[in-house]
Amino acid sequence: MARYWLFKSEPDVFSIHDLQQARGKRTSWEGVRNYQARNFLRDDMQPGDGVLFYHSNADPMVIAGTAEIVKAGYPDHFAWEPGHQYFDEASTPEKPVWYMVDIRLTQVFTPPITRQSLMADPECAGMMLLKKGSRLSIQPVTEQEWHAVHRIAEALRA
DNA sequence: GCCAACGTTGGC
DNA sequence: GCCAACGTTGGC
Repeated sequence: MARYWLFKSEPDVFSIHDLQQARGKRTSWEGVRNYQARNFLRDDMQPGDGVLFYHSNADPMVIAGTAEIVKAGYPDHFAWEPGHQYFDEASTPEKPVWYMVDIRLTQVFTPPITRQSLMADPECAGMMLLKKGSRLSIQPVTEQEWHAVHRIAEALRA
């Protein structure tokens, strides 16, 4: 049973267009350093799960498209590289602390879906993303929300 | 640029 | 184990 997720990314750092241009339209999703998000990566994500790709800290902030999990959680080896921005001495190959997954682009929404569009939709208005102070960079999305987002994307399609 | 929310750190 | 201080996130 596939699950659904939302991944936040600052487009100045890595946008959906960067994913589109990546080899095989694939990328690894390393650098998550929050335990709640780590648990989702490590324990819950399976190949085939859907991902809403969200642009945070941007103008405008949007759900830019979708991706899918193509590799389930595995240790984030960047945590073992001294000097790397994601280095964490607490994590070792023997006892990894942090995990990552691989994703592949599925669809770019044109136009992307703004927060205002989400708020205006009764099925999306309750999304964790829209809650005040919702900082979690990886969030679960309900099946209902997943389908509602696709309906909005289709309705807006240029 | 502001600031609320929230996670982490570290003294006790 | 508590909690104040601090740093970061991220919407506005």
